[in-house]
Amino acid sequence: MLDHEYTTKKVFRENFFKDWRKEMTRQERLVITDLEKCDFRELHAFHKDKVEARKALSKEEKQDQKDANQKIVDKYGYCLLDSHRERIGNFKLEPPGLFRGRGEHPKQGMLKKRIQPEDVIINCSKEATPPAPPAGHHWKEVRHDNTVTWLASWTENVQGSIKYIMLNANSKLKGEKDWEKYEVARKLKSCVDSIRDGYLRDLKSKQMVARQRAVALYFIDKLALRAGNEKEEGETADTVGCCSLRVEHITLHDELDGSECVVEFDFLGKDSIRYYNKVPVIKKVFKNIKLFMESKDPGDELFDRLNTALLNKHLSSLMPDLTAKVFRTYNASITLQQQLRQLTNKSDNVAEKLLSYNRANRAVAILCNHQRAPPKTFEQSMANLHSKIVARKEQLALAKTELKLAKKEMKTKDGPDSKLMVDRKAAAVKRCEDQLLKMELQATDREENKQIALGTSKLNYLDPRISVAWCKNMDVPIEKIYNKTQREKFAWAIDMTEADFEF
DNA sequence: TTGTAGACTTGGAAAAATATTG
DNA sequence: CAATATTTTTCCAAGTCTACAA
Repeated sequence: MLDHEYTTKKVFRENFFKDWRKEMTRQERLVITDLEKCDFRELHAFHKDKVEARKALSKEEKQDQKDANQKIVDKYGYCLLDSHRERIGNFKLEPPGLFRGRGEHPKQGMLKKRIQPEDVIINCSKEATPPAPPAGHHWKEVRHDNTVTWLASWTENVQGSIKYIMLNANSKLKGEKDWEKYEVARKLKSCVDSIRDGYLRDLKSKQMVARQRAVALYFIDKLALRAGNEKEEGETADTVGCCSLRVEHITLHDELDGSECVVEFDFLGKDSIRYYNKVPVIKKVFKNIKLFMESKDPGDELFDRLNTALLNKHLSSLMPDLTAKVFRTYNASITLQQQLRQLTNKSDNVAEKLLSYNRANRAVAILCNHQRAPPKTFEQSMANLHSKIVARKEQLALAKTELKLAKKEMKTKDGPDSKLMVDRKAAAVKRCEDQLLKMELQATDREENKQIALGTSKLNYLDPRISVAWCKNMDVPIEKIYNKTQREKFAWAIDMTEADFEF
């Protein structure tokens, strides 16, 4: 923790010291008055040594550790739901530590306290025997609420929010909800045209609310922006979504880079990830935004008459279960389907098809603004890959000359042995070519993926049935696109999807 | 009608596990 | 086999949205 950048931040240090002092004895409080004078290096080294010691364990000792951990998972990692044994997602409660938060969080550095049994609510069926609290302790409460899915909960002290113990993504319960989510998004597909007509019409409405709602919807639909709930000031980092956009977050250009009516977005979204985009919009939208911005300060809300509740209420009147985030799911999934159709050829080999799949996935990640910090080892790993490619090219050249030589020999000698030799050399050339192609595709993929995070869209936005159907159509094994965990999570889709599935 | 607690999904970083390489 | 690179898992914060109370 000491070597992390956030320990140098003023807010972090102040919050930490304030909370630390609360934990001190009177004596300690008298002595420890200035964080600048505190030297934590010994403590830091102690923890580092511990990590090192664990790394240095022998093979057997590591196996013992692993077995012991597995026993804990076997014992505590499962629950019984409707008499089915289901894996729990997070069966360990969160240990104490210093709250970090993301971006410029006003509470960073605060002490996250240890959870006591007295803080924990257990939720189980009436018939079940609740787990016994640790000796000498009691639970905060044992309740039997079958309208919620959580098994245990506690209130976290930094934000005052409730934390839950819930089921793993591969559980029947989560799988069904996932399926429902995508079915709602598919329903949107069938009425999205009329909804689009509707908000385009509303751009000219007499009512300001309707106009603002229309422009917000235009953004949400076209740019896959999040809804943007209002947040309590000073409690969290200053981030926004669509409805909470402020005047300072957009710049209008009547003309930019050869396009007319360009809106330039620059704001911090969820997790303080920057959203930067220059988008040509239709004239009516552009004029409306100009109107909304009139006589406002940079810090004022762009959509001053609108909030997410209002927006979602309107959406639910257009289609049952329709909310702002359904547009993200719908646009993500439909984009994947379109891109896969556009980019993949049945005649490509598997490596080429996988590059196309990743590119389609990437198009979605870009739409949803899923970014990552470039891996620290990116340049190095790229260089390694390129040198491997060079080496393989040399090997290929060598294999080719050997093949030529063998062919020549076959002409002069013409025996079964020399024929065999030619076949063998030809196979070597083929193998080499395949490997080279695969590496080159891998290099392209990695380069394009430098700052893009594919995981979130793959896990949360892309209807897995699109991918399963694609695999079937393209003769790509499902293991090539989903690892074991992902296959478990998407088991419902893998089981039920035929090659002709259409989102 | 509005505000808020509560429940659940979404999100990237970091740690841990595993695969690859020298 | 150890060191290193890559993939998978864990972690927990931060969103969305609903239900319910005032």
